Amino acid sequence: MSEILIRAALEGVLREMGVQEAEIRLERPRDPAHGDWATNVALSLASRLGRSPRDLAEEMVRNLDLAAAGADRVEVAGPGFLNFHLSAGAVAGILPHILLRDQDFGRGDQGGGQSVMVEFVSANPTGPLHLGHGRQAALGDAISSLLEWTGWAVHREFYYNDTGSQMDLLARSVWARYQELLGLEAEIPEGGYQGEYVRDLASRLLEEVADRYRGDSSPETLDKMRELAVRILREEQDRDLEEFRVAFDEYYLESSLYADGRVESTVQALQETGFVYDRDEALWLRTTDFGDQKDRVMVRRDGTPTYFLADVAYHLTKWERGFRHAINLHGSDHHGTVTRVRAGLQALGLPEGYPEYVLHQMVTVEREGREVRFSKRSGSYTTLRELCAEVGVDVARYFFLMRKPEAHLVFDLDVAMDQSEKNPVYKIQYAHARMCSIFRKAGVEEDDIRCEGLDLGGLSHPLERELAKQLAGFPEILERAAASRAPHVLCEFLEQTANAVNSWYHAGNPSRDPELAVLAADPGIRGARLALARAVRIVLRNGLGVLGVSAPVRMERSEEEEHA
RNA sequence: GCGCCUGUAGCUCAGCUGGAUAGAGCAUCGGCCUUCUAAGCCGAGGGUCCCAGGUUCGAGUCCUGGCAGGCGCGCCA
Repeated sequence: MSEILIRAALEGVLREMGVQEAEIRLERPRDPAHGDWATNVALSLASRLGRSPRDLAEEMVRNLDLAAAGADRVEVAGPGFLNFHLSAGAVAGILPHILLRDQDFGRGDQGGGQSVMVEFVSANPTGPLHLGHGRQAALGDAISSLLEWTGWAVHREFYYNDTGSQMDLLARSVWARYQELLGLEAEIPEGGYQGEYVRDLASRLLEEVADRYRGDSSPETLDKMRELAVRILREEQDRDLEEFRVAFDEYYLESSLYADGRVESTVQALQETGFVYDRDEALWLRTTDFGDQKDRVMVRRDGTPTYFLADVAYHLTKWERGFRHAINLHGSDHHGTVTRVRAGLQALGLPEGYPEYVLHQMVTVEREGREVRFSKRSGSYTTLRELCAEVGVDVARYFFLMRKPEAHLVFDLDVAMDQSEKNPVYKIQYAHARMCSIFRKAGVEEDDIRCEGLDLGGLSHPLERELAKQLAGFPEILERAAASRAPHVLCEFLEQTANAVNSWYHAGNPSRDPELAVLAADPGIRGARLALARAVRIVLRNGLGVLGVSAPVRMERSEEEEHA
């Protein structure tokens, strides 16, 4: 709002001074003494115009239309910055806009309605989801939402790697536990699955087929074991994801690529490109032509296709299904696949850099300063389900999102389980609930709070100005977070917003300064503050919604703490 | 050895396309509760931004070279 007015005023001044093209960058100074908005445009133009920055800045100030820019005053500072101090009315000018847009405040159209596929989780159906999957589920879903909020048509997809040696290991692990239940000696194969859930799968199998496969390790039996294990584990993963509030538009099965001949047609297409050669009886793709460190095998000596080939076939379907933009989320241990998959696709004529990757580091859990180890293959790992049971879905999702994806995540259980405002999730939710509480106390319906007829210029206290400015920055934050695929930017914003809200709210506590209470005696200021409170509620609710975190209208105090 | 990621306060981390005195939370210390819910509030201390060069009016941010940690380098997925 105010930013647009200032920009227009600056452009006007520069035009008068004969400067046609200038990139005007406005920023919000950290130091309040530097005003509400600042620009370095005089510094960046100085050398081009052969003048001193301060000189230039001073001339600009003399010619500037203050009122049109919504500013009370403009100062030249430091080496030649222009600092704009806005009028209270200009700062609060964002409020009518926020209230009008309501659920849609923050939405943008940067994507222009283009479609984009976001692939995430993509766990093998070989066990329950662990915390790495949880982080990826939270990230993928939040990035998808950010894209939706910035004008993209998002398709959320889960790729099931339901083929290959891991599946065989799973089947043989289940087989071993099944034989054990029948009192026979059997061992989990090397590198097999040791987890408790494998025993559960065996028990389920026993219920269904009794001892029909006693001592029988024929391929048909192992197929049966695999089938059952995959079915049950997929159901379990689906249920976990549903409870984690993540929904997919499509589940794509790796096995279907074999069934419908796509793997075969892809290898044929690649063979026509000239990037393919035979060596040691295997079929290779010259991925080094596209920056890979070494060439890759597509078809093994025994004639079976590699995972790599299926991966290329799979990503080709994304392009063929019309997705000109595709984002893949993977653990950073998969970064080796990035170049080779892109290489395969480039060989087929797809553009460089397709698909885009967001790689995230692993999660470790700490409790009382001690690391809690978990490892999928060893079988003693913390599952997403267990974590959610402990801290709740809201906290789990937020904690997974609050750090940038490429940084290792330490999940601090002590903070996560704290229900005070030390926990950032609760801090934000409290701020939201407080606004709702004020509406109840005031006896007004939220939707009836409007800006018409109010003097928003009454919101002149520094805490109110800060808060209104903070709220105004929400759309830009969403845009930035979406463009950089970085939900943590939004977390940071919401936490800052909650800080500003809570400072403002507490300043009006009767024990401190009742004059600053939202529900002040004066009807004019009371109305303006209610409008600000509603705007706060809108921004926090929309922001939490993007992250998939709930925005409660009241916070329930648990029994034990009630009596504490 | 090669490649990717990370290195900022005691701890966990922000820092947008290079901008003014590097920020937050936790922890520590000091002050404060019969509350628009004190599950909190106000304030203070705390930094060679891993190191060394370079580009720039200006570098935590960009470039080069190191150091440290994580991950990857299968005819596994």
